[in-house]
Amino acid sequence: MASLRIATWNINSLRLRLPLLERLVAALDPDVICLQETKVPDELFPDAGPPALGYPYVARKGMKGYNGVAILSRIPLVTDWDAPDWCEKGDCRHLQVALLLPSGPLELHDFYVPAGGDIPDTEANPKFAHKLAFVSQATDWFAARTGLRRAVLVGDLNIAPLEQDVWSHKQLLSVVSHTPIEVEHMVAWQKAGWYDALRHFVPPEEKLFTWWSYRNKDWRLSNRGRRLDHVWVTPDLTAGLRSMTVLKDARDWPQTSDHVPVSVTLDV
DNA sequence: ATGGTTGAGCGTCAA
Repeated sequence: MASLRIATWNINSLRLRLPLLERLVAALDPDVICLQETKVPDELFPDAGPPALGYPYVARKGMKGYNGVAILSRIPLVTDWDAPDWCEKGDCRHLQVALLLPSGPLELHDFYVPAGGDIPDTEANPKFAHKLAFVSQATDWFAARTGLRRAVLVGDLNIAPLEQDVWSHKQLLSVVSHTPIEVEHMVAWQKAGWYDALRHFVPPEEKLFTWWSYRNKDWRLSNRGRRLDHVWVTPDLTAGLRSMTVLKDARDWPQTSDHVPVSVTLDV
């Protein structure tokens, strides 16, 4: 039985914020770092960065301008997985790897779910339709994998499912990220074999946020946050859950992301 | 009601 710490962060440009990863490592000391919105094509990926930080094993999938995911690891990993091209858009929104732990392989998924645009209507807004279709496809894909175990799913899922996952449930009911249809989709996805590891440590009646908009001058004072970033585990891993950290201090780092890093520690 | 901010990369689009 060994302890494993996995961090997830929507870094909103890897090249711009590579120096901030050093702070993340100092604060959380994770074994694995899952990033979203790296915004860097593979041919421009800063290959020397992760090994210099102590993470020699890297999986990444990027494109020009937007999206992009990466996994930085101290633990050897296998990347030759045939994950679907979600919604057949060629987006770089998902990585699947296996961490080669002494106790055996652990399946790890890093997701960046489409934000969905501004209007919560599938007819008027194709981005919203894409978001729901993406989540539906992911749900079906995992549901088909009956008996999935020893797996962890993290990422910016761009949905805040519980009432206390947003600063005002009533005021956000028609705001993309907290609409009932999105919450339904996310709950169905979870039911396809996942357990909410962050809420394992924080009761549902307590507020829990991982994102604060750039548009609020004093994010801490107004505290208009949402929980858009998630860590899910398969049920067999729940007994091993040890601790969780939402690194709120990161929201005050110089030139930081609007998301903060989250980490979960578990025995595996 | 609608604005507010940030990043990529040079047009605006995406968030």
